[in-house]
Amino acid sequence: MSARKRRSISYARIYSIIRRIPRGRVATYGQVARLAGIPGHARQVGYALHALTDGSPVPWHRVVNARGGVSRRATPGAELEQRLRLEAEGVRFDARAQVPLARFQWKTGRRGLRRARPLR
DNA sequence: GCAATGACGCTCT
DNA sequence: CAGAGCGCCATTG
Repeated sequence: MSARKRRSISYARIYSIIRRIPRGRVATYGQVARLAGIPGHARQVGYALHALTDGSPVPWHRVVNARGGVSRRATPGAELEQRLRLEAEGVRFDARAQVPLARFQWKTGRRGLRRARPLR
């Protein structure tokens, strides 16, 4: 069989997925990667997001890590901004500063969520 | 055209 | 439970 064609993953593709995250919901990096057609490449999603600039139409704040937490960023305070933006949309954080994915993770059609299991 | 630059996720020790 | 290692790749100057 032919080798699996690795679609070139452009950041633009990732951004377009993130743009579809509904308000009041969050998606994980890994989830976005799967939806973008690159399962297992959550990191690329993180890279893409970092390359993002202010004023982007991309709701970057709706992307959280696999634990529902906000990833550490280079600019302190930005993490807080992300949290505030989410809370403003109705997303709540638990005592561990994490979003209960069971409640707020964006549920896509069938490809997206299949991995709703306890994280470690 | 090359080198540097990053916002993760999972497994194993 | 915590820490460390590994895989992975597009975009920019």
